[in-house]
Amino acid sequence: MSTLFLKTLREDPADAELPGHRLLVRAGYVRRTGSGTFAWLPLGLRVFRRVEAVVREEMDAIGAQEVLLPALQPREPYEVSGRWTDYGPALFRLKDRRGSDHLLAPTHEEAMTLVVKDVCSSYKDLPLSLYQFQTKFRDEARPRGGLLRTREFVMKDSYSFDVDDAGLEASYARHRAAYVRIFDRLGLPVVAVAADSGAMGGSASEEFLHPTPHGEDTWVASEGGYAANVEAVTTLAPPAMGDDEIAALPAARVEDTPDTPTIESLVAVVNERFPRGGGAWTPADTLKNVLVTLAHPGGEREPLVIGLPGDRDVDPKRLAAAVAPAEVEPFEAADFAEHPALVRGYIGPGVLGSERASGIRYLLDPRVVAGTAWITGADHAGRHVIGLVAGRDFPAAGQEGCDGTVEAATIADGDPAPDGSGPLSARRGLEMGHVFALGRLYAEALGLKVLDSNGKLVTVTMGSYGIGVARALAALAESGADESGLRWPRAVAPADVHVVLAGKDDAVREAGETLCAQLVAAGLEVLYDDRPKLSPGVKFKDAELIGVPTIVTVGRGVAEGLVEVRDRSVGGDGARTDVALADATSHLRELVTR
RNA sequence: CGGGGUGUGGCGCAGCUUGGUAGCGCGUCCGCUUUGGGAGCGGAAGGCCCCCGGUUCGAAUCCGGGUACCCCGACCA
Repeated sequence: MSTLFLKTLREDPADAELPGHRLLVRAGYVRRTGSGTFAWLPLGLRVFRRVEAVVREEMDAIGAQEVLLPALQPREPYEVSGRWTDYGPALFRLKDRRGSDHLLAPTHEEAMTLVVKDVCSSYKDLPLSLYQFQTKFRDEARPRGGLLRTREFVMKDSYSFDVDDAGLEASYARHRAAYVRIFDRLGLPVVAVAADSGAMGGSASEEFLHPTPHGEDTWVASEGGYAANVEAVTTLAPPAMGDDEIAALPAARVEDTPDTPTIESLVAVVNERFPRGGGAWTPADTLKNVLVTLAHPGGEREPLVIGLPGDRDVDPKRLAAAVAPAEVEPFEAADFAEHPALVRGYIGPGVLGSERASGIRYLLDPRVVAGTAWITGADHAGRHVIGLVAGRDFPAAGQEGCDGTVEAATIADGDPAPDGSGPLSARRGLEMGHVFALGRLYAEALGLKVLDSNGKLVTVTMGSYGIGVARALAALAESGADESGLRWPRAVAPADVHVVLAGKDDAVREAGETLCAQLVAAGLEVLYDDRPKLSPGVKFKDAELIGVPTIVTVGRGVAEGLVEVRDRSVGGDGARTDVALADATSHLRELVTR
């Protein structure tokens, strides 16, 4: 360490918030160089390489082959796939000297598809899985959490290519299993949750979330084993009524309900003036119609109304996922002016829908099935309609005339899981990996076809699978850290053993040098603190900060032929043991390989 | 993109309200002492006070405009 490019900091950096990020900077693993960009220093890079190595081994183990594609990509393939516009402002675009458009790839579906198209022409070339560790560029609106969200980051991204759905299913399963092994080896707890496949239209998609309060994703789980990102949760709709039953329901009636622009005021007034037998009206009896504007990637703006039970709000993330790649923007006062059929605060299904007065697309929450009766706007100021029945008075979810359903309502703790496995509860998580059965979208767009065994051209079906290396490292730093510093799992620690030289005697130094030489000869990676003229306390503090799981102190014990071995591994007992210098190498080797 | 905050030696900060030419701690360098839990004493180096403009005899400090970074939110197949 006397020559290592390393400077530990005694104080926390001012620009770091999360404990793990602070420690990574303090311990000299990384330095921030700009917003969302980081320099990797020697210790950090060693951990980085070891995380990579684990991922690489598991990729190789499922037969995936490593390649490396350029980060710099021409516009055209991304134009063909639609992502040149769909990716929006997060895409780094640039021009070369001839003025032609390029991008710094945010992921490599297009590029990888084209490489395979270039090389493969027969079903005999498949199945095929390719992967790379490549720097991705995303011009994030706001980088955050140190290494958790950066604008430039290395991702292991792999892509599978198969002739048929069964092949894709098998490739997906292999990748999924590899991911489980990777996170297991890294010592990083994760849960696989159903993810939104959104605009990409893929069939299966799962995220590996590391449960942590710092996570940016919200996911829900049931006792019975259902787990999903909130964006992907589907609503358990009540059964629809038959036409006969619906016909027997009381007719809808319009009533005066002045000064009831909000759900709360409406419920209060209705309970006072129009009480019903069998319990008071609640917000869940109302149908709330929320107005938004969709900004489509092409620049087109479209008003949209979402109809959902009044006890729910629109969850911005769920809605965004549901309408992607369009972006959701507020519905402004000016927009009301353009749509006179809309009576602010009293909008109802009477005017909503692309075939009705407003002409505005009207998407319903899946709960609004045929036979459900609602209190909702009567499209006149100060009036609501009571007992408006879906499927009789307006098209119910899923019926002809309905513009469609949308999964945009908030998920509440206690909501039933869609598979009937019990009530849901919400948690936070950090996306560590994503496996995605893409299907034929990219292959179709870019013309990736092979001849099948009958000599017919078929479009290849694909999967894509990603793991962020630095994010995994950051999550490990976060989860392992204690009050005195970092603690790395052995699989990725920057060294196997940290040898601290505590003493100025020649005998101590000699013992330290000999021990290090033996450890290296035994195949261990050693971080050796031979810094002279430093008080022992500084070295001990630094060793704890750096977080190598085993710390060996060579100092005053040398006179009796002893060194102190200290355990600082995650889940370890923190024990300090005196070990005979003569046995130290074999003892440590056993400890490390165990 | 909305809201909040911060830019002062390498790092962490004070000074700004009330203008007078910059200070503390850590780190760094030299010397002596010290060496098992962030050592002591003495000496030293190191700053375009984010940038541009304005007010003023005089601006780190007041005013205007930029810009960078951090946090919350929006955003983020």
